[in-house]
Amino acid sequence: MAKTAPRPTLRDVADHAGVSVISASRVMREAPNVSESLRVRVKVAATALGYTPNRIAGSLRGQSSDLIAVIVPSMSNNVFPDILDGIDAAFQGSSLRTVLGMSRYDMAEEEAILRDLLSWNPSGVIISGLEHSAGASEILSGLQCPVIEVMDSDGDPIDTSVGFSMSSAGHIMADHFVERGYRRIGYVGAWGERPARSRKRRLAFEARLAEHGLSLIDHQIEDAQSSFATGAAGLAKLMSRSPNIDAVFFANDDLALGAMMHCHAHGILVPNDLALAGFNGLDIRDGITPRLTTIRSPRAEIGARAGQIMLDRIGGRSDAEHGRIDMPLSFLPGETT
Amino acid sequence: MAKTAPRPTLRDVADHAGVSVISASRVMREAPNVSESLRVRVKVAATALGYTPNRIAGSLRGQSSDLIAVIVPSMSNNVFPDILDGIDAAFQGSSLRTVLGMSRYDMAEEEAILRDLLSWNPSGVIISGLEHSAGASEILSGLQCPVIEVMDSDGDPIDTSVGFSMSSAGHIMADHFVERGYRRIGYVGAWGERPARSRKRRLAFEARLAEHGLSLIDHQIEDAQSSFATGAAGLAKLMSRSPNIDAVFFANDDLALGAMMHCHAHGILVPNDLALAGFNGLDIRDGITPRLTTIRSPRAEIGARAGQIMLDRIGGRSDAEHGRIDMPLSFLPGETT
DNA sequence: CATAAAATTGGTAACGTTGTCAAACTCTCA
DNA sequence: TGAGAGTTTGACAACGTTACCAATTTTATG
Repeated sequence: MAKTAPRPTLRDVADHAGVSVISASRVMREAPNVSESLRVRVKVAATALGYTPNRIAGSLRGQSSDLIAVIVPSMSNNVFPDILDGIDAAFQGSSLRTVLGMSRYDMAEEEAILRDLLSWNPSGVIISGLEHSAGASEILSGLQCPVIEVMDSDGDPIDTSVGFSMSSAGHIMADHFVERGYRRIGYVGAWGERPARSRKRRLAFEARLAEHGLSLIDHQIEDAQSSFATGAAGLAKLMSRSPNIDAVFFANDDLALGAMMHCHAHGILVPNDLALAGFNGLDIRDGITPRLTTIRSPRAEIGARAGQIMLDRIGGRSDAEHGRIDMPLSFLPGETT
Repeated sequence: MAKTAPRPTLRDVADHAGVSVISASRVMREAPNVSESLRVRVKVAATALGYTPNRIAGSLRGQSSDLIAVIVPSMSNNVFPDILDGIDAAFQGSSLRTVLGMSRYDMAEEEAILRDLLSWNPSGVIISGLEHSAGASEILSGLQCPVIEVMDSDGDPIDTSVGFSMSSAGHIMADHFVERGYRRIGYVGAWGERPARSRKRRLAFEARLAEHGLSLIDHQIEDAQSSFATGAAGLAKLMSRSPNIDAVFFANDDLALGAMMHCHAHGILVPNDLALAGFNGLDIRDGITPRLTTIRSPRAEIGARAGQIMLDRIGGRSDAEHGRIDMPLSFLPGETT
């Protein structure tokens, strides 16, 4: 029956403490020039009433919202949860909050979500990748708040980017394949190479092979989402078209591991008959024999760094970083190449 | 030089279209009783000015924010990204937005984050688990908005819960172990059994073994986070204490797979020398031989269902679900038991 | 054609907070 | 003891939107 009491406001706290609203406000946000006695009185009143500030109201007046729009393609990717974890670790203890948007690997969707999230007046935007729709790019360029593009670092950021080099990844693996003596090299990707990151990696891989006087014999880009099954299917198609292939680079570890299963099931010896390499350096790799050759992408580090830069920028720190920040990759040699 | 123009407001749109602010507001939020001509005029003006609504202001006046606070322990868990994906899928096309909080498996932290997120006046709360600190429980109970507790379903929800039964999981595996003839059974957990879910599973497992006239010979709860390494370490300790053990149930697939590696490395034959079973039913399982016996938890389904219920409740649908919703588990027999 | 009913538009006042400025009070030091 | 500086407190207005109600126009009805 009892109509639940509406949430107490600063007005209630002020009345309860016998001070003005603005003084209560000053106490709550630890503003300077408040006497100890007033501070205590307000704190007591706030606790007594169970006051919680209304950040919506504060944001409206104060213009800055402490909300950070984070836009990633999906959570089922193995990559973006790590990024989010890193961001959250950096935001730990600050007042910054993540508002999440997922683009489903679709640029139009990304733009729509960006517009929607901007209506929350975020204090910053963290978005994945350097490639966006024309509309999204224009919006991002016009933004007053920090815009940090994560994951990718071979291109020019709108404001600041934290990522790793897809070209470098392609080069590392091409060099490794050549060094190990493979000559008939293939590639398997997924998701129609959306986002563009994986394509960049493949093109860099091809280019480096070309520098070594080799060419990519064949490549198979599946439409389906990355998974073990997709990797297996991709490899099967590749091998039926180009049976003499001796090494395959995959867009990610999931595909490569799926392909490894396929080989195992079909009596193809890895690496003797066929060498396989992945990308990302997921923990799973540790559980599977032979251990996959791959390249570790610094996912949590990217998130943490992006989060820290966001904090610095919003805190107005003059030494906050800008521009392109390249995080190192580590080559993880395994027993599959 | 050019001071960037401030974001256009409804006032600007209204002036540009030659109508009142409130009319512009009505057009923007598709309210009824607006003539076609006025609608068009306002839309044109809005597009011309590049107007984006300010939801902060709208939320302040309108009281409801369309922000949904989602609190999970971590993203590196393999489980929660799937839940978030499910939630996002449900919110797709609606105006609901996820504001994220991570509790780091700490109830005090969870309570702090809950308080913080509430200051954003969320229209709903999705939080993981049925166990919370006394303070958090009190806050959640007092909330006017829908509160959906996800993952767990053996306990009473504050408002509504969507999850699966830990007891049921424990029972399924106990029955399976007994049926397969194992008698000297152990258990390995991690993270000090935070959150309490895994403990519930273990206790139900023990209880069911007792019904079969068996007892859990030994269990080893590691302090470290779940990982392959933790699983291997846990199993090693368990076996050094109780070398005659013949089957082990693990708190999750990661631990079980790590243990499997350990067996492989130490010449322990699975399942002949030792049977292993996990929990969760991660995709990884498909890539590893012998295939792990486990139980699939309906993670994305839980997220999607919770998101849908949230939508229904906020939309005021009278048939929106309430109370405890139990999602089915599927037993996935493998070759490790 | 008059009148009631419905549809359309606008004015005003909030929502809860904080920036700006001014007033009051306290303290220091000549 | 009084001027000047510093500290503490408060009043007011504003952030951009929408709820509520009133005014106006259009449409339907007898």
